[in-house]
Amino acid sequence: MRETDLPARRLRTWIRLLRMTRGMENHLREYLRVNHDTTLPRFDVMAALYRAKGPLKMSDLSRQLLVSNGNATAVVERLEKEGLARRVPGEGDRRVVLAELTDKGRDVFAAQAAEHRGEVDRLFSMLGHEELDALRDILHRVEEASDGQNG
Amino acid sequence: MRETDLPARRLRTWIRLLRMTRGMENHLREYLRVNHDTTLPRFDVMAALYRAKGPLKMSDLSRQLLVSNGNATAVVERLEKEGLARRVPGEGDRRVVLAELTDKGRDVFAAQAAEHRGEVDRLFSMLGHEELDALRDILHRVEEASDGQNG
DNA sequence: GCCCGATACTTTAAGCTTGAAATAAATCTC
DNA sequence: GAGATTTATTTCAAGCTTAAAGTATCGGGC
Repeated sequence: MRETDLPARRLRTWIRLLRMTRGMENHLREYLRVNHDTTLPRFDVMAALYRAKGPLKMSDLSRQLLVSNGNATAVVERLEKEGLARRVPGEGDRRVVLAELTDKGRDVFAAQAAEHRGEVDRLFSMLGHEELDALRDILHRVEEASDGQNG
Repeated sequence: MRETDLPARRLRTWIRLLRMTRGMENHLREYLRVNHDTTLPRFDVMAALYRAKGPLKMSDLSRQLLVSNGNATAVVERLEKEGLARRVPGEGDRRVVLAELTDKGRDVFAAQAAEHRGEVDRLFSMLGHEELDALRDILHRVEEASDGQNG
């Protein structure tokens, strides 16, 4: 019978989901490495800074990416060394540090992002509006529930 | 209009999916750390060895977990140091190394897994059979397509 | 104005992860 | 059956990541 117990199905689904995202990440990591000589974490940080369209607090950066604060420091530091990002002290609050892309960083990222997007599109080419709708609903449910736990 | 172009939707979906799995992973990592003094990679390796119900080739281990071969070596080495796993030379082929859980490892993992499963069940408690069906279909599509690319 | 807890960030140590080089053994080809 | 190629694993260097400890600043209560 099809009605296996829910806990078992949930666990199996989680494992498969994790495997799928790991596979996609591996693919994208390889792609970025070969074609753009960069890494996934660097790309993620640059994406966050690019989207922000302006200086972003270090704490907001790590919160957005769901990584530790020390991690954000480390990756931004490396980007800074390569001239792709820059850190500036916050205006009012002297504890705050803001990060932003340099002009070079914006150019580099724009090129990477265009191809990255194409790659994601290719990897998800079998998903049409219908499947994306279903996924949107599922993600929405999960997010709502986890919001309820924290906030 | 609702019919945004597919590439954009696919990218946004991928980003949200990644965020969701990262959030879940962070939660489970914290859970394993606090309640079982272990880590996600150790847990994953032990899970693979547990499921195998017998010695597993190092190469099969890394292939299953989608991690590099060097990574599998490192994690198994740490488990070995803690008396949770063991490595034995392969029978026929003398290049092969097999990994398996010790009795202690099986006991420890069984306890961890039971609670881990409960935690996943809780995190996915908002997903019933209907949503799991939808996810199963979507994962199936993605896996089929990526199989076609490699194998 | 001073202490005290909270907040923003960095530093550090340990562990994780990768890609590439190294080692060793099997297999193929002649 | 010797030499070349492939396969299984480990080692290595560099980078990533976390949790915890450290530094500096802020803001409130007195």
